[in-house]
Amino acid sequence: VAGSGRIVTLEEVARTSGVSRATASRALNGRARVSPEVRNRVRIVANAMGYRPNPAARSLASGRSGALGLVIPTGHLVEDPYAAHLVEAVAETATCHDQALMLWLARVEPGPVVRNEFRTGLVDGLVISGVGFGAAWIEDLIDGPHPCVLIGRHPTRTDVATIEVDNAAGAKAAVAHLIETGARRVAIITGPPERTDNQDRVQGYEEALAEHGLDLDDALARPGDFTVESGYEAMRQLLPQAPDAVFAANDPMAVGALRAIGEAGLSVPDDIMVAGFDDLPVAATTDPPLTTVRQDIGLVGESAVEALVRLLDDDPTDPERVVIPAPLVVRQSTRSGNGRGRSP
Amino acid sequence: VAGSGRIVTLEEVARTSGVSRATASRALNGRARVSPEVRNRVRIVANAMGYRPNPAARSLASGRSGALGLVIPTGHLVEDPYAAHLVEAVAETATCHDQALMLWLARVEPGPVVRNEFRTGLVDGLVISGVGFGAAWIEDLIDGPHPCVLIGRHPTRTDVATIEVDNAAGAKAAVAHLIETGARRVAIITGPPERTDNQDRVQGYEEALAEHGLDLDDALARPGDFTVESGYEAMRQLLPQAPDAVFAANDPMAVGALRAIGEAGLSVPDDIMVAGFDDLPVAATTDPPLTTVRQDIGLVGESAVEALVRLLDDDPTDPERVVIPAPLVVRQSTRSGNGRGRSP
DNA sequence: CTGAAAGCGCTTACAG
DNA sequence: CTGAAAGCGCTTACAG
Repeated sequence: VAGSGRIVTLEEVARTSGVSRATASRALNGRARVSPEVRNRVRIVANAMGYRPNPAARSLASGRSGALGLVIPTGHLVEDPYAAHLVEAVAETATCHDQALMLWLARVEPGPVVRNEFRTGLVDGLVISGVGFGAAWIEDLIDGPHPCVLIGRHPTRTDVATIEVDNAAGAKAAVAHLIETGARRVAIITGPPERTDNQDRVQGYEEALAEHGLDLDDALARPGDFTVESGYEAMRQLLPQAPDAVFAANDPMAVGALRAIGEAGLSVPDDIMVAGFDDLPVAATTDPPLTTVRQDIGLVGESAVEALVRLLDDDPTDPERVVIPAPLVVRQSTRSGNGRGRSP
Repeated sequence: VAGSGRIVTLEEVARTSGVSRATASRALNGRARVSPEVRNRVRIVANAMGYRPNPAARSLASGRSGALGLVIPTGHLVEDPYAAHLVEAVAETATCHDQALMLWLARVEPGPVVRNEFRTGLVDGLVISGVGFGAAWIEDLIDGPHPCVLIGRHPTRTDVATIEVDNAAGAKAAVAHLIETGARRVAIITGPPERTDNQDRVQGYEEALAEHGLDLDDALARPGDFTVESGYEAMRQLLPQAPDAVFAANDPMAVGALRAIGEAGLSVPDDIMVAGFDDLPVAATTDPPLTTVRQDIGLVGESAVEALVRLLDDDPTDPERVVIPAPLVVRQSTRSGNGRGRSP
């Protein structure tokens, strides 16, 4: 069918079909009305000649490139299942909408060309992961001319479309479960303080305590940074405080906590209950399996792309805010039942 | 500095700077010679006005878009560390070269728009992972107008730049190690027959046997499909043949084999030695840790991008073929030493 | 070193 | 339904 070397332009297709460039364009794009015979003729000719529209030209003329951008300022796809999952979901959904995906995935700050492709032209709109909120070049992107959908709550902007998981409610449910299962000294390992997902989870923890008439105790809170190691360290420092349960603001830190507790010769859940947040694959395979809050990353990515596509088609009505529920998944790292267990 | 809403064009920058569009373009791009004063003036003006070149226009005029495409027809980044690692390496290297990355990652076959972006215009060149060799739309891409770099040996084309790991040599080294450590009945679990990486590993196995004067035995070969489950199944069928070692054509299948052997109450490496291929992170954490052949995926991705950038800059000299060495990593799933062990 | 001009390949009001 | 024309925003020989 198609030849390999030669690049065929719309002009040539039009001439061969005996119509104008305008008509050929319409016949191929199918938006405006063209007579059926002409439409058919042009399509057959285009096919036979191996015509491929030049995306740059189309983009320049129409203002739409057909590509979406995904920005995740992280370098580690392999060790970061969250990022890997998000990329996967966004890529798949974009393909389903016949949109190409421009991926910006790097610890390295990009050079002028790349930065510009994302700010202008090459991409019609952007999905920006919350990991990078605050970095100057990310904020610059949000201010740029393209529609954006943010993943996660932005610390300051409320005027941008956002998809976020219900971190506060999820954390609150997890901590409530710990308390209702008998815990009274519920410790927390927090994540990076500037991250809003962490902030909201901490807030959920505090609310659950308050609603159950328990006081906040600074001695029962230790900061981590969302890594396994930091969870391990934090737990070691918490052990002397004799908590009977600990809520880690994400799963990797919960894994670290589990290890620290095991090394101290204590048992989970009998001596200390542990709950995490994320429901990463690892949560099902720890020993004991981890009670945690599920974050449906696939749904987050899908929703983000869909919100963006809507933004691109209909003019920005008002910025959407989608909140994805975060259900508690109870496994063996906490006791089930309610209130049985160690009673005070 | 920059305003948000208005989009500034080169035309406006030129007018404000009191020069022609051509000169402004030269001043900004820095290729051709422009007087230092003019260059400075234009740059300052452009900056102050918040000018961002329109990539589509630039691409249309210059024929270069500044974006590379990566094609991996797989849907699973999370469960496929190989793909995740490759994406990571390619993304990072592209960013270092100030090239944007268009990612095509999907089981779903893409629609006409996306397919076209990859065939023409929006992307300057392509890195194509071997996973998809054979699929019509992939071959179509290779035939397209853009320079391509293939990852892995293509079954038929030898005229395209290729980065590949030395599968045959790696497999041969692994099997030789099994034999030299005392094995005489060395079984193999093969991968998907159409995949060239599998073919080359099988070839390495056969060569090692031949060089050590051992005969091929069909009863000692079982097909798998690169998944853990298939490795498990294959091993169960091999067990009655009483092999004293097994080479799995990738790590996941080796993991499956390990499990089957364990369930049969046999011990690794004492009863059966096991070797894999890939050196995925999991290889270091199996019980016992897995002897395997290391595939440096990071280097593969980096080399691919660099070969592509070279192809883009210098006109296609002749297609490069880079072969990345694949060293054997000996762990506890095989015995070390040479020839001690079970002697016949 | 600089400018006028042509052109990259398409889309889209505007007339008919 | 169709065509002639303008235009999208840039780059790049070609003259000077």
